Amino acid sequence: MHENLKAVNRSTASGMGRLARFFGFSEVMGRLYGTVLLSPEPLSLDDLAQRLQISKGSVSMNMRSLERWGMATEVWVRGERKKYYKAESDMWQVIRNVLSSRERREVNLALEVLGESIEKLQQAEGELSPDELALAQYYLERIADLQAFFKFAQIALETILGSDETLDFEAITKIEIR
Amino acid sequence: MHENLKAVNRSTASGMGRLARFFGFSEVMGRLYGTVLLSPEPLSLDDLAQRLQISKGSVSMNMRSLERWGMATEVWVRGERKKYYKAESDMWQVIRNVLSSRERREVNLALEVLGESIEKLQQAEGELSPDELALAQYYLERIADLQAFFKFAQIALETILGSDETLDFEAITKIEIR
DNA sequence: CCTTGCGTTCAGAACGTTTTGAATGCAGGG
DNA sequence: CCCTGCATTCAAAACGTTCTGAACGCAAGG
Repeated sequence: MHENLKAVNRSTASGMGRLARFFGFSEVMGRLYGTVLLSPEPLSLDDLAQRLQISKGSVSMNMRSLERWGMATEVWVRGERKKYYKAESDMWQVIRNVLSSRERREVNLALEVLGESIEKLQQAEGELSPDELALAQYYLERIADLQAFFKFAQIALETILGSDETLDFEAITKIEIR
Repeated sequence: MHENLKAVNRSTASGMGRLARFFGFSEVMGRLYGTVLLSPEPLSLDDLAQRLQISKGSVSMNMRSLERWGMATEVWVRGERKKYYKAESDMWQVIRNVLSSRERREVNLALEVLGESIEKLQQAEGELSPDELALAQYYLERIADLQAFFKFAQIALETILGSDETLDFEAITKIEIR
């Protein structure tokens, strides 16, 4: 194969690996995704192990991860007993998968914890010394800030997830904050 | 101190720790930030080491990290030789610090790499067999998708960073994608 | 100029995560 | 109903990261 094609393949794989790390996934997952993404034909576990020079066990586990995140899907090739994978190439879909399961949970959890904190502070109000009362007041201010931040994140998330259609990135010209 | 105040303190610290992990920082950094954030008085390294039950060495290093990210600042207390820290409590400022240094670099790097890939493919065009040409075409399509995604991210980032004033989260009612 | 009290550094330990490869399980073809 | 070829699992090892505590450096006050 032409050297440039190989080079593009490599840099895409490692770029996806980097991106994966950035989003809190394992680097191998990203490299696998990048490799499958650039293959017109579905790839088997052995193909992937060989291309990335990692053990088949690792490939097996990481590809199942990718599948669970909706970033790759199994493909049956008739007459073959191997498992073949192809990448979900719709980036928007991938983003939505991640946002809607992982990030949404995270934001909601944070908001719950903050709500509980506020309750605890209000509930304790009657039992506090003057000093403690001032401290509680201070806590409430800080926590209100945090709450505002997470509510902002929540609204942003829901707005993005709320737009049902598969969006074309090219068509998005601007995010407006007002 | 009242039990509820302590509980709020603890859960805020661990919540910030979790958030820090989520954003790719160390958990200790987050816990330190949460602790300083909920203290009306600046805290010394010893205070922090004692409150979080970690070594002074670790506190020293992690607080300097927080300082570099603009999440905490040193405070001089007259007549004291200790270093005291207070938290940057303006969340918006903190977010902007992180976005503008770390995330922006990441996005720009990705776009550079993708641009180089496209160049390599175009440059090789003349030297390819028919099969390779088809493959190169396939690569170009995939890479164009990735490029669109990162451009989207870039625009989103610059839009957020472009709004100069310190924004009040409460005032932000909606992100509109159009 | 010595002492004291602090922050910083860093080598080594502890810890968690990821990888490997061998064992196992499983399904389809002969 | 066995055999073969594959995927999966998992314990052990490799690896990287983070934490610790002792040693060090530095500055200020006596």
